[in-house]
Order: sequence, then structure tokens, then C-alpha cells
Amino acid sequence: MTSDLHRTPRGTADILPDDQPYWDWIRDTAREVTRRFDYRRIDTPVFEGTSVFVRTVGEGTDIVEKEMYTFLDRGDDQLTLRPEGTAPVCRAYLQHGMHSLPQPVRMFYIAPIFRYERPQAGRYRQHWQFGVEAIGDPNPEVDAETIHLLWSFLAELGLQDLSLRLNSIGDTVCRPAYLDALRAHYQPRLGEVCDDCRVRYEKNPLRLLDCKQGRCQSAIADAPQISGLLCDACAEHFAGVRSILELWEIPYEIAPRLVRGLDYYTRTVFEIHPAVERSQTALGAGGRYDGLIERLGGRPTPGVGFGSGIERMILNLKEAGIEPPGVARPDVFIVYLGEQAQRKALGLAAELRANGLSVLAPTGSRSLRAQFRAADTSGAPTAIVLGDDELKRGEATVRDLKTGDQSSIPMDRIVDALSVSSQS
RNA sequence: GUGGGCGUGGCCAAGCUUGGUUAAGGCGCCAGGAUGUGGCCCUGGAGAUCGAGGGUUCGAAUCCCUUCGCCCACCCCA
Repeated sequence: MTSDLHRTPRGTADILPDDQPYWDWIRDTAREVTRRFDYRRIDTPVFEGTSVFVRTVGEGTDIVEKEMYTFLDRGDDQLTLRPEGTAPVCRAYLQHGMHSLPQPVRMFYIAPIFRYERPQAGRYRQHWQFGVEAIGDPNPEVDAETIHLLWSFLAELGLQDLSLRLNSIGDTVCRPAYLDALRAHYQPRLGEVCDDCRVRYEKNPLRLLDCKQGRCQSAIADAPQISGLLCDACAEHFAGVRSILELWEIPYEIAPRLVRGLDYYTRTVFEIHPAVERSQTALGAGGRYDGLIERLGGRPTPGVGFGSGIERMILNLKEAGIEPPGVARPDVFIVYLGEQAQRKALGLAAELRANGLSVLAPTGSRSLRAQFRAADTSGAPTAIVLGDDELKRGEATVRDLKTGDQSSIPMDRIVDALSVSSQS
């Protein structure tokens, strides 16, 4: 706190060693769950050409309009730090000709995301997302599959009482008609709704349904719902998704006003929220994006996926009192008395490490008492004592730090003795 | 981007309303407790120009202004 010059930039954070077990656990769980669904990992660069995002996320969206970290590099290329995960994966799909692979191509990523936003709990300027994309298959089974994957992942972490909200926002066939109906509904009411909604009316009518202003609620209440105006194909698709979720016994609620902030979504959209709600709590969200690849210049190609925020998961895990699996502790702590013994101890440490053990030894010369205190706080189950007595006898004292039992073991048998006991 | 709350050693935190000797306490860290032994306990130590900058005053952590950061709501989103 002494200096405010050198600290993490606003909205970013260090992930300290104490928190790493959460991250390891979440990444391990992501790898395990994606394995069960046969999704394979992809990593894309932290930055892309700006147009990758402008073309897909949408010109008028908040992300593109005011949240991207965009810069010119020394060669005058305009680049943008990845503000979302889907577009880069689709870009990679196109760039590497993945349409010639069996469809859909199932991929996942664990990657940092950057958005220039006002930070608050659960919202940062750099955060990490675990996401999956299934590209090249238009069928509702795939929508349901990605939802199932996310649901399983969160359940695996022990997060309870999640709620899945589901909606269909139609496609290029039926959405324009719906937007017309929505505008027609709002036009006579523009005088009574909030300023933001008047902007939404022009820019992004779908978001009108999401307004929380009191004065706008009556307009929302009797606004037409997309579900009534879906075209036959979209309605059938949506019914398909729902019936598979029911088959898998994944509880969901239809959220007729659920829309998303990115332009590329079509048909299925969904969010998963935790039991205790605050304002920044969607744990994961996604949907179908059948027009996205085309916007990037490819042939029309369907796709569906989700992104989920790792920091938010950790927030929720901590609030729920859920702890990651046990932290790794050293196997052995070597204490020594005297210079000669120290050299012997350092040699032994190297030998034990070469045999796969995690070994800690004090530096410099500390009192035996201090060394044992350090051994205790290190969490090592075993201490080895090397001193004059031991050196003379060619033995080491091995102490069980749980029970306090000690025994002498010949130096040439130490490695074997400890390797065996640490395996139990 | 808008509105509100907060900011004291690594962490938690008293004090600030009623400005005044060396800025409590706890945790953690280091050392010692008759010299080869931990976890409890006891003693001691290191560590803070009280987020930063400026102002008012004989004197400010305590009052005023600015600024930065964190948190909450809006907005948006994972």
C-alpha cells in the first residue's frame, strides 16, 4: 500500500498461491467434464484483428462501442484484446478449414477475457472464462449437449440450487417480424419509458424487455413475446432442445425476456444463475450463433456454445463454503545442526527430490527449535534430523511429526524408506 | 459512464463525532524460554510518514478540497 505507482491495473488482480488450489481444481474439472463430452482444447491468441470482434459481436453493442481494449501496434495493425471467447474460435475454425472435419467440431478453451468496464464484485477488466463451442451442426441435440456440459461442470464443483434460464430469440426469418411487432408496441409509449429505452428502441429493441426501470415495467408486461412469433423451424428447434433437457432431467425455466448483449445469437439463448443472486452473478451463459461464421466470411455454418466466468465460480464456491481438494504439502522437512550436516542435508535433499519426493530444508543456520517450528508449519508429515551424532553413525534420525515417534535409519536406506512411506 | 459507502503495519482492526505526549489490540512473521527437537504457552523484536496530494491550524489519522483504489446499485455482462 506504500506505493500506488506499482500495483495491478484497475479491475485486474493477482492470483496468489493461496487461491491457486481453486484455479487448479476448476481447470481440472473443466478438462474432466469436457473429456466426457469429447470436447478438445483450443487456445487462440490473446489479441486478434479488431474486425474479428466488430463483425461478429456487433457494431452497436456495448462491448464493441465502449469496452474493447483496442490498439495500434508498431506495424499499424489494429488489434483488440479478446473481449469474448466465441469469435476467435470461429475464426480458427475458418482459418484451419475445420469444415472438412467431422461435424460438429467440439472445442473448449480456458482463456483470459478483457473488457474496459467499471469493476465491481464479479466484474473485472481481465477475467477468465471456461467456454465450449460446437461448430457445424444445427440440431437441437447440440444445444442441449452444451447446456448439459455446463450444468454437469457446475454440479461437479458442488454448486447447488442453480437455475437455468432458457429462451429462443428466433432467427433471421422470424426475428425481424418480432422486432417490428415490438417497435409497434413501444412506439405509442415512447413518452412514458426511460431515456435508455428510447435509445434501445432505435438500437437494440430486444433489450427493451430487460429494462429494470419502474416506469418501463408496464410497457414490458404487455409487450409481445417472441415465443408467440417464432417461425415453425425455430419453434420446432426450441421444442427439441426442451425435450432433450427434460429427458436428461435438467430443470429449466423459460425466460421470455432473456436476450443477450451480443448480436450474433440466434434461436437458443441461456444463462445459469446461482441460488443467491446479486447483480453480477450469471455463472455461465451462451446460446446458438448460426450466422457467426458467415459474418467472418465463411459459408453459412451453425454453431452453439457458452462462456462461464471462473472468478465468479470461485466467488460462489467461497460463499457456499466449498473448498478445493487438499493442498499439496512437502513430504519431508530436513533439519540439521552444523555446517557439515548442512552439506549432507543439501545432498540428501537433492537425492530425495530426484526420487520424486517434495523436500524442504531450512536455509542458513537456525536453531533446532526454529527449524522444527518451520517443519511444523510446513505441514510435512516427516522430519529428518542430521547432526554430529547422526553423521558419526552414518545414520539419520527420522521423526514422525504427527506421533512424535523417532527412529534411526542408515543413510543409504533413507531414500528407500521414505519413498515407500510417502506412497501410502 | 451515473449515483452512494469505504480506505489505519502482510491480514483483521481500535481511535476519527468532542483536532494535542512515543497510533491500541489480535493474527501472521522473526528471535529467545540454559545450549539436539515442533504443534499449546510465556517473553521480546521487526514492521504504518494512518491510500495519495494539497489546504485549515501553534498542532490532524481525526476538519476541508482534489485524486486514486476497493465495495454496492444502475448500466452491461461471465
